[in-house]
Amino acid sequence: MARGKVQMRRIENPVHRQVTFCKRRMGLLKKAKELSVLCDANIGVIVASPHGKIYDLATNGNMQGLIERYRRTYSEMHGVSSEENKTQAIQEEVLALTHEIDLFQKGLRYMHGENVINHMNLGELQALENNLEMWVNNIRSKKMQIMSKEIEVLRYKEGILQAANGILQERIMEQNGILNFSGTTMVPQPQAPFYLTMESNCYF
Amino acid sequence: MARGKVQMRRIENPVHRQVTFCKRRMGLLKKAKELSVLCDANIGVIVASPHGKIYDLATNGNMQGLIERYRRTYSEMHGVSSEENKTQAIQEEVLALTHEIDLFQKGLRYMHGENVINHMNLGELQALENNLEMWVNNIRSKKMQIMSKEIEVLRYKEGILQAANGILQERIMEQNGILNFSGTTMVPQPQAPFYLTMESNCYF
DNA sequence: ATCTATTAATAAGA
DNA sequence: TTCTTATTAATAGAT
Repeated sequence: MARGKVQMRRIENPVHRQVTFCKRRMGLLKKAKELSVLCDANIGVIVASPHGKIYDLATNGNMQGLIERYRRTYSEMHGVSSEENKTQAIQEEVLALTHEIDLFQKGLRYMHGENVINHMNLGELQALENNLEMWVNNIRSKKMQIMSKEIEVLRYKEGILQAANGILQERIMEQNGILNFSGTTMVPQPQAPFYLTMESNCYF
Repeated sequence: MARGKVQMRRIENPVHRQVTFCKRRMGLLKKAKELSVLCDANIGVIVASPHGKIYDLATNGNMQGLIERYRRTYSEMHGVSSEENKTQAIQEEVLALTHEIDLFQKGLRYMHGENVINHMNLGELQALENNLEMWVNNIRSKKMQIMSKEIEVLRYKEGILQAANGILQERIMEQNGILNFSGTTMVPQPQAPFYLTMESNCYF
């Protein structure tokens, strides 16, 4: 909501993400408090950061009570008792986590170039291709960066060498002058200075 | 936040209060979703209206899991171990899985993110780029394979349709012949058969 | 619900 | 983290 609108997807830059997390978390909790005060509602917010840190707010200072209330409503909806519900919830969590791990393992296998490809459909392949393409592009821009720096250094060296070159030319001229005066045969001279550098190539 | 700022206290007018409750509740949940998406956080919100109605949001679709996580943190903070022995084993499993996921996440982020790239030299980057390029090519050829099969099927269908088309054309000719013999006006005929197919596009 | 004049939130940059 | 400021987003009040 400021200085350019933001796309609704995960912020890739970790610093930006952290800053935004901090700001928006505060904003969210503020909004929750306001709603609670203005409308006399009881609100609980639990925020789990990707690093596993938990932030929470319970407007009446009693999250447990609110959670119980939530559970009761939830149970009524599903006709399940609180206790079963809880065990079931944990088991579901285990299942979900297991699936998540499966995904990661699949992902890591991609990384090592195994033959997962053969079991993917067109859409998955397209998505994977796009990701890899992005990755390749990142690498290319990194390479560009490194090469640019290298080129800078080389240009600098080129300058120094050209200067040295000039000085050497002058000395040779001087020496020739002396030799000519002494009447010996003239040593053939190159028509151009000895350029120690060459045209820069285009790397990209 | 609009047409005059609002005092931070309970709205006395019940109608206004209800309207504001509805609007701000939506706003709060929207903000929660945004924070979740932007910052990769897991968020749960429980809103209890003064009339006892419960509204909730769990950005990962699993409030129970989030609540468990909250409880775990809460217990650790307060040194309270009130959890039932019954579920202890499962909870430990959850913890172990969570740690495992953390590891995978770190691994994948490491592979994907800027971290690795920034500490690689030009040669390593080149090698990585080549690998990825190969990978992308594999994916592309796999896609090609899939698409080729699709095209084969479509060609087959095209053949059938063309045959059917031919038969239909003949029938129309026959009918026209009959009509012409009976001396009625000639029905204008298209100069070419009704081709039911079109040129194949290049997919690649 | 829908419409806007305003206020609030916040992205980007220090 | 915290501040500032240019912009976008949320929403109070009216319809």
